[in-house]
Amino acid sequence: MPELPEVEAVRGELEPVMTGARFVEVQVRRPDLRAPFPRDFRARLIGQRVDALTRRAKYLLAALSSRDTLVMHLGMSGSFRVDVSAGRRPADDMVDRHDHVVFSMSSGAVVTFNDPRRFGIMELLTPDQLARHSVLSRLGPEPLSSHFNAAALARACKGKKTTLKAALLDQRTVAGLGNIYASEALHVAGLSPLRRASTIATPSGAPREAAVRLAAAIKRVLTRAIDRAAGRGYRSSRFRVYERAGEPCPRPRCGGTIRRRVQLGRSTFYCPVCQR
DNA sequence: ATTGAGACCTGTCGGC
DNA sequence: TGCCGACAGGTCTCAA
Repeated sequence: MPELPEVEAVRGELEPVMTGARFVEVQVRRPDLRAPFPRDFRARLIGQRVDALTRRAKYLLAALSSRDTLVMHLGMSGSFRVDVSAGRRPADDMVDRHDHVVFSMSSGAVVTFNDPRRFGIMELLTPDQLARHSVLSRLGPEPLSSHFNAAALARACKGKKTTLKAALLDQRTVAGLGNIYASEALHVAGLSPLRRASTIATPSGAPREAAVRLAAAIKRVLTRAIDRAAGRGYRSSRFRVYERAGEPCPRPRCGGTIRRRVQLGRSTFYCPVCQR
C-alpha cells in the first residue's frame, strides 16, 4: 500500500489521536514482524506521552516524552485502524488475525497495526540509536522539501551506472518514492526508466535539463497524490501509466502505447514513445 | 562501493 | 470447485 503520500495520509489520521496522548496499554499479538520487537517494548511505551508524530520517507516517527522514538514502517501491506469508541479493549470480533500491535491511548483511541505480509517494522530507538540508524541516517532528502531540487538529484545520480528507475527507488537518492510514483514521475518528466541515471548530470554532477524536469515531476506527482490520499482511500484513483499496459499514452498527441517491463524484479510502466 | 538477484510472507486473481 | 503460478504500493542480505 504505502509510498510517501499514503504514509503521510496515515500520519494525518494518527496525529490527532496520538500526539499529546499517552500509551495506556500496549498489546503485541505477534512479535515477528520484519524485525523482532525489543523485549521491553511494552514496558518502555506504557506511560509515555507522544510529543510529536512525524514522517520521514516511508517511516512514521513518534517522539516520546522518554526521549525514545517509536519507529514504524508499513512495509507492503501494513495499515493502521483507529477506533475511538472501542473502550479499553477491542471486542473479540473486532480483531483480525493480522492485527499485530494494539495501542490504547489516553485520548480514548485504540490504534491497531494490521499487516498481513508482516514486512512492516516497529522499533523503539534511543536518541543515540536514532542518530546512528543504518537506514534512517542515510536517507536522501525529503522530495517536497527545499533540500530536494535538480541540483541535489543530479548530484545523487552522478556517475551512477544503474537505470533512472533504480536510482529513484534507492531511498538514498530521494526518500519516499516507491514503485508507483517512480513510474509516474518518469512519465511526467518524459524520461525513460531504462536510461542511465548518470545521464541527467554532467560529469561534474551539475544538473542537466532532464534533472530539472525530473525533480519538478517528482514534486508534482507527490503533491497531487498527497492531496488525493488525504481525502479518500489510497487506491481510489488510477494512475497515468502504472498498471496501464496496453493502453494509449495519456500525453496529448503522443500516440504511444504503455508498456510493462520488469526492472529489479518489479513492474515498470512507461511509454516508449515519449519517454527517452 | 555499487549493483542485481533472491529472500522475506500472505493474499488475490486469472487460467486450466 | 480446486489447484497453480504470477503478482502485489518495500526493504534487507548476499555475492559478484
